Amino acid sequence: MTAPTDTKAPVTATNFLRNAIERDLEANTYAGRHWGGSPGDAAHHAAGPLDPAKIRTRFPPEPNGYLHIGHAKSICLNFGLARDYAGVCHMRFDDTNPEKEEQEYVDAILDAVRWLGFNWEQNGASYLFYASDYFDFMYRAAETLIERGHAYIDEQNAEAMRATRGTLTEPGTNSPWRDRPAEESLRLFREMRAGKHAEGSMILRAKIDMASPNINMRDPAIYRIRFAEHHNTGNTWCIYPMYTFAHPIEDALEQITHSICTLEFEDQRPFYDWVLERLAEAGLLAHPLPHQYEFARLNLTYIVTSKRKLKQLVDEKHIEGWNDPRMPTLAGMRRRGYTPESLQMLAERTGASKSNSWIDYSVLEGCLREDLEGKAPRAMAVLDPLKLKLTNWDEVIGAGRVEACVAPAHPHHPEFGERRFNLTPEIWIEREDFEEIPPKGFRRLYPPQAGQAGNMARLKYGYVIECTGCEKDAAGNITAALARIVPDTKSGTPGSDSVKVKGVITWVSATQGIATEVRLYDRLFTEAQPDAGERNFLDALNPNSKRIITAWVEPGLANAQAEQKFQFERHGYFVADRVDSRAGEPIFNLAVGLKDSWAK
RNA sequence: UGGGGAGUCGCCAAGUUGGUUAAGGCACCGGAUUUUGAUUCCGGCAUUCGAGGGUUCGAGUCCUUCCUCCCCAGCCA
Repeated sequence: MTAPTDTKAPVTATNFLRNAIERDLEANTYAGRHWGGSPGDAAHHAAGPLDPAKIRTRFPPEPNGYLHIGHAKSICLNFGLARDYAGVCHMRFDDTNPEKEEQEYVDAILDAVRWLGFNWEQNGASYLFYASDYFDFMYRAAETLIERGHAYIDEQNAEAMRATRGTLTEPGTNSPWRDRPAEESLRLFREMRAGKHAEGSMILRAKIDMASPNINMRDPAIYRIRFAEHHNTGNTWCIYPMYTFAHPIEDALEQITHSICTLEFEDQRPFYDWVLERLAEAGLLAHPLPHQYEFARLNLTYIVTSKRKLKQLVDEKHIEGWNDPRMPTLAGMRRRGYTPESLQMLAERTGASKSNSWIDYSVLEGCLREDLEGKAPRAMAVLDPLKLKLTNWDEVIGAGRVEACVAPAHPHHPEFGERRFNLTPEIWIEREDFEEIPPKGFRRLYPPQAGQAGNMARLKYGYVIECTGCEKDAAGNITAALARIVPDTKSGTPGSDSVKVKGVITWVSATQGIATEVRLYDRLFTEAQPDAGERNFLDALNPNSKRIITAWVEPGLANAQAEQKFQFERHGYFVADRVDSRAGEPIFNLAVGLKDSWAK
């Protein structure tokens, strides 16, 4: 057996989730589970065959907004774990609050997950579920809890409940309705369902312990009255389960083994287990029960991810929509040029642990560079043009002629093919590639200095040239750089390397290049943690986060397809905007610049 | 001041039941290659694990005291 020669395979770091799964696998904790072919109660699954999935995880967003980079980490974790351990990851909408949820969001979420590279279909089966499809079971579970003395209808209003909940340091006090007979609670609960009671007039509560040091165990609300239309169930229901009650049930019905959520739910776990244990006792759910694990959410600097703030940016038009290339939403990042692979790489690199951390935005940018380096074709573009006149063109090339140039589409991948374009007597170069008085170490163009000849540099894929001077307007502004072609130095011809130069200059023909709109994006905020402390995050908005320029690009780029990515040599990675590009007229977005280790 | 978590290199993050010189990645710093000051390649990068005590032949791993940070008092998720 020979080892595979490909040593680039990423080594996935071990973490507490993988350890837990591996322990469970070894102990056969979930080996005897049955799977009824669809979500269901104990009887439903018992009737099915042994579950072929070794583990089951789930990604359970509420369809009340767009997914962002933080969700990407959760998606990668859940789907990744299922993939690595021969399991299945369910795509589930946690849609238990009709007032906030919309179909538009479920569509966008599905689209984003698919784009990220994951799918919820396996061997012909679909694992796309909706919590709202379990409302019947949840209702039945609630009645069971009432019948068994584990829940009661409380007629206190919200304020009274808050007042009697106690504080972090003081115990709460029992509701006057706490000890009403189960039959009475059951009757009221059924009336609630029948629409006989007003919103807020009563609520179903778990009966646990009003003095619990864990506030979540002080008789949490589990079912409330809401006369609201639900995007999935319409007007079938006027009572809806609370997250704390619904979530463990969703997991159990779907036979989830490892229910992974973020740290803030740690205090919720005792109740999660409480619900499951009670329903299992009643025979509604089968052992082994799902288990909840909490990991630290991804915090990235220079962005905000709170739904409220993202929405505010959109509503107040600080950016141009949920898919603005500066937004940390998956829709925005996609448009910016981020690839699914780069996001997966970030998730991999940052790992999963229980300690809160902040990842610098540059780590994400590094992931994109690394992904695009090997797969983005190269192209030449001049972002800040200065004309360069080749003064000895007629003698060296010939009056009226152009010089054909060939360049590889990728320096390390000949199979990517080649690009062709012409060198002409006048070309565009970057304004910063010419300096009248060169800074120390400057390798590009500068005119003769105190008795020394002008500097030589190579026009990439063309000739070595020698800078001779520049032209200025009346105000003294440089309007063009001047240079002479050094004969016999054409790239790819024998002896072309006889003249050694340190600088290489990218260029675009002034007569054959095409002018195109390029959007130069920078971080949206100027503060690493825009929403830290008391400050208003809008005050940290970067006024220069978007700059629109007209750049000159090599002719072949006219055919760039929407979403196609290129490395503009010496500049960075750019993507043809997937929204605004037109056939033959691409508009490019700066995704991320190249690393620049030349200290300016 | 109740409860639940977390503190290992600049940023992440491994460190099974205590056992030789504390993984790995990113960043950074050298040096080599390079028609991208990119990439690639080689080399370097924690006598120390929040702090102090203690147990032990031996502790990041056990005990103890203390410090710092995060989360919880929605009929949101």
